[in-house]
Amino acid sequence: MVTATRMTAEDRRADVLRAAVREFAKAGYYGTSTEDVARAAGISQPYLFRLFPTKKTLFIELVQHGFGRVRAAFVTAVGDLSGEDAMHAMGEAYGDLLRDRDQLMLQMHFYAACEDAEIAEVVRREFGRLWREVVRLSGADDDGMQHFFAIGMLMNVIASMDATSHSSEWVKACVPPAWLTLGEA
Amino acid sequence: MVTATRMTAEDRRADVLRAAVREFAKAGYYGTSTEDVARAAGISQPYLFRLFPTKKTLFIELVQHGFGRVRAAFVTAVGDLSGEDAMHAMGEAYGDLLRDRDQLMLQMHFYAACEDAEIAEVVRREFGRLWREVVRLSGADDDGMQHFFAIGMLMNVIASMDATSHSSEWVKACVPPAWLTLGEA
DNA sequence: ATGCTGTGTGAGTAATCACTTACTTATGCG
DNA sequence: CGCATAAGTAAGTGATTACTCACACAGCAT
Repeated sequence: MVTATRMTAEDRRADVLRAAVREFAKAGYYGTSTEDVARAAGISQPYLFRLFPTKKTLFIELVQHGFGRVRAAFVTAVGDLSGEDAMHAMGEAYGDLLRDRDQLMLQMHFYAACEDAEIAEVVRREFGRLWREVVRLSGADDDGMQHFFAIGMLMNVIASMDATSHSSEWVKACVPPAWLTLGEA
Repeated sequence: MVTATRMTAEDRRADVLRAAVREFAKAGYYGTSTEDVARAAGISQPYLFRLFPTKKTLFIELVQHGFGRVRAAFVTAVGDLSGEDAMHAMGEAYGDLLRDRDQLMLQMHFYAACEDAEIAEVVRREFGRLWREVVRLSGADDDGMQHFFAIGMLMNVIASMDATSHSSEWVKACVPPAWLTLGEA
C-alpha cells in the first residue's frame, strides 16, 4: 500500500491518540484491540507498536491526555473568574465535556481499569492534579470541593447509562437541578 | 474427570454467579473469559454455556444480582429507622459494601459496559429500582437523594483507584474520616 | 435390569489477540 | 546524484477467544 504523504512520528502519535480516544471509549482497555486503534488511525498495526511500545503504555498516555483535556477545559472556562463564579463556570464546562460521549465513556473506562496497578497509579496522580487545579481556580473549601466532584461523578454515571435519553421519574429528580446548580456548594 | 457430587442446575447456577462476581470484578465484561469463570466455579466451560446461553446473559444476570445485593444491604441496615436516621444507616451500609473490593469494581464495570445497549438497559432499570428503594426507605426529597447518590458515586471512584491506601492531601479533604480505613479492610 | 432424564465433559471450531521479524520506500542533506 | 535515516508495512508468531458437538455417566422410576 502506497502512503500519500508521510508525517513526523510526533504528528502521527497525536493522530493515534485522537483515534485511540474514539476506539477505547467504546469498550475500554480490554475490549479494544490494537488493530482497532491502528485502523482508526490509518496506520498499520506494526507501526502502532513502534510509536507505543505496548498497548498499556498507549492507554496510560490516553489517561494523561484525557485528564489534561478536563483541566484545560476548566482553565478556559474560569478565565479570570474566582470563587463561586469560577465553580459555576467549571460546572457548566463539565456538562459540556460530558456531551462528548467518547470523553465520558473514556473516563469511566479509566476508573474501571484501575484493577491494574500501573494504570491505577496514573489515574490517582491525574485525579489529584485535577483536584488541586480546581482548588487553585475556585479556592473552595473541603466541603465545596467534595460536593463539586461528587456531583460530577454522579453525572458521569447518569450519562454513561444514557439515562437522560430514557427519561424516567427518578432521572428528572436527579439531573436537571444538578446540571444547573452544579457549582454551588 | 470424576465429579464428587452432582448438584441441581439451580444450585450450580448460584455457584457460578458467586464465582462470576470474583472473576468479572477483576477485568470487567471484555477482560474476563468464560473459561476464567468456569474454572473459578469448578465446572467445565461447555457446562457454563448450558447454564447461561451466552457470556452476555451471564453478565446481565450479574448486574441484577449485584444491584440486588445493594438493595438488600440497605433494607437490612435501615431496619425500622426512617428519615435522616435511615439515610445515615444506608450511608454506613454502603461504606461496608465498598470494603468488598469485588462488589465495588463490579459496579464500576457495570457502568463501563453501558456502551452495549442491552447491558445499559438493565443497568438503568436496576439503578432506578435502587433509587426508588432509597426514596421509600428514607423519604428524602430530590436534593437529599441527589446528595446521597452523588457522594456514593464519588466514593466508588475513590475506592476504585484505591486512593485511600495511597493517602495524599486531596484524599483526606475529600473522604469522610470514617472512610479512611477503607483500604485496610 | 433397563431405560430415561438431567448433570457434566473432552476435544474441537474459526476468529482474534498482543506483539515480532524482516522488509520496503520516502525524504532531507552532502 | 548518492546515501543515511526515519516512516511505514506484509506476513507472520503462539496463545486465547466465545461457543459447539458428540458423548459419558449418576440417579431414579418402573
